[in-house]
Amino acid sequence: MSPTTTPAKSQSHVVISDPHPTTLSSAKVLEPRWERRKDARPGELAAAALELFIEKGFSATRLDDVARRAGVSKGTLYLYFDSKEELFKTVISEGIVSRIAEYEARMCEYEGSSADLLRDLISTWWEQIGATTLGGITKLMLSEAGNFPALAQYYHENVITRGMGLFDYVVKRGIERGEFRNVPTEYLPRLSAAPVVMLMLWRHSFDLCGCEQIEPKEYLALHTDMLIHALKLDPNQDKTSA
Amino acid sequence: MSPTTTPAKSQSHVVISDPHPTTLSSAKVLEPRWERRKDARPGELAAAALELFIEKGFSATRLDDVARRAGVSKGTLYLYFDSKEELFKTVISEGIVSRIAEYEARMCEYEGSSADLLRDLISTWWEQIGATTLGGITKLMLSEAGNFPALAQYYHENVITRGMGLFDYVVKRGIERGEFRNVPTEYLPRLSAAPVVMLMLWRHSFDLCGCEQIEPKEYLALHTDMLIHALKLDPNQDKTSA
DNA sequence: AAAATTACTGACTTATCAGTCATTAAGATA
DNA sequence: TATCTTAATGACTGATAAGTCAGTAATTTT
Repeated sequence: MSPTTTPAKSQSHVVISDPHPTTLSSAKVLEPRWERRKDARPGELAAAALELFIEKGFSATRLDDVARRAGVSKGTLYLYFDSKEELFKTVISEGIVSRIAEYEARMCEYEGSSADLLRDLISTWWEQIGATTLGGITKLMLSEAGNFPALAQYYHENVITRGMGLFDYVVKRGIERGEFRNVPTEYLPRLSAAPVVMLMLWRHSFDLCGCEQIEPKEYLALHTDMLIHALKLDPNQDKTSA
Repeated sequence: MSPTTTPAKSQSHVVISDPHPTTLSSAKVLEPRWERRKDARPGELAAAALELFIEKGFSATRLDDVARRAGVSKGTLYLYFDSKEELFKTVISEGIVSRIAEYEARMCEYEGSSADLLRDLISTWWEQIGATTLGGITKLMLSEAGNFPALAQYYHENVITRGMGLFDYVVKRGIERGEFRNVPTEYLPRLSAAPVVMLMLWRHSFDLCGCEQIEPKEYLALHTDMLIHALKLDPNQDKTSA
């Protein structure tokens, strides 16, 4: 190993960066062993941590691995985060909230039918969150809720409740405008969201280990159709359902 | 605790069997420090482990805690299980499979309407699995699927696939008998099960940390109604849906 | 009652990993 | 080019927890 340098002594910090292994130009560049990228590190570390937390869970994730995946040493990680737990909190708190806020705004301006809005909500959710890394946060938070109750409450208030709120808005809008039949709305948002959430969870669990894959487009299309069908006005009556 | 015995005990096996503490009857009973219960231990250990795995996850659960909850020492745990991983596998593999087999048998004999069968399936599932400790296994397996791919596959084949099979049977039965409209059945079992599974997950995560509770009966009743409504025959047509 | 058996104990060993810090070198400044 | 600042390193420490085993005592057998 290391043909040109490093006699024996595998000592501290003596490793050579093997600039140009074969050519003669070796003395020329000597590209640095590492770069100073103060601004980029936190984001890269958080992204690496998110991936590993989702994959292995909080406890089973080693900070050495997080650091390596982000291309730095563990010491560097501790320059930017005080502890493993703080890193976890950072990772959870980012990302999803802003997407929800965006959609809340978009929804207020919407003019078309409530059925179409529902379709749009579900497909947008999938594209913006479910299909991305953010989708894994749900699984992560679900697994760790018991170990981080305060964080779980934060997540519940800022992500789950507001996410349900989107569905709530659509359903109520549909009923008010006479497009949907008047079902009890208490648990309707949860029911509408459940299949979407399950799909996200699936993708970050059984999907990975060679089990059958789900085709998101088809699955969600069927869900949406079923939902709209279930909300259709009864043609021959106007009494509310049981 | 143990009013008559155990004075201080902190030493290495030197504990004295309590000469004459206060009463005169002391010599009489001298209840043993522990009992030999070879047959009961594995079950008790597995039950304790299940609870803690569900609560904290696999990695975050300490075997000392498992042993203590089962009322034995860690050494005893290792008399009955070779490793933490084996304990985990045992805990996962037991329980649910037999419930599913039971229901498969019951379902074959069923005579009534498919809508009623669907209602029965969902409420039975909830009572037999969801509302019991078994419900937590789902969350556990979901969290740990990435760390135990082989076990995840086993679970997928023996629990998930067969559980979905129950829904599949009902839906196909309904369509064949002309009770339900002819929707594409590929993902219908998943969609029917998703809200039930989500409810189980919820109970073992956010439900615990002071977040809003779900009322299972109402939630499941609405789900069932929505589902049956979505599967109702279209009154004025017999074309299949998109 | 004494001897034999074995379920059970808990201190110990060992490995792992979160968190620290003295040292190093990249890049800015003079 | 030399000097200075500080981002980055990685060997080290201490704590925690999986797994072991010599010893102890509950129960059975004689």
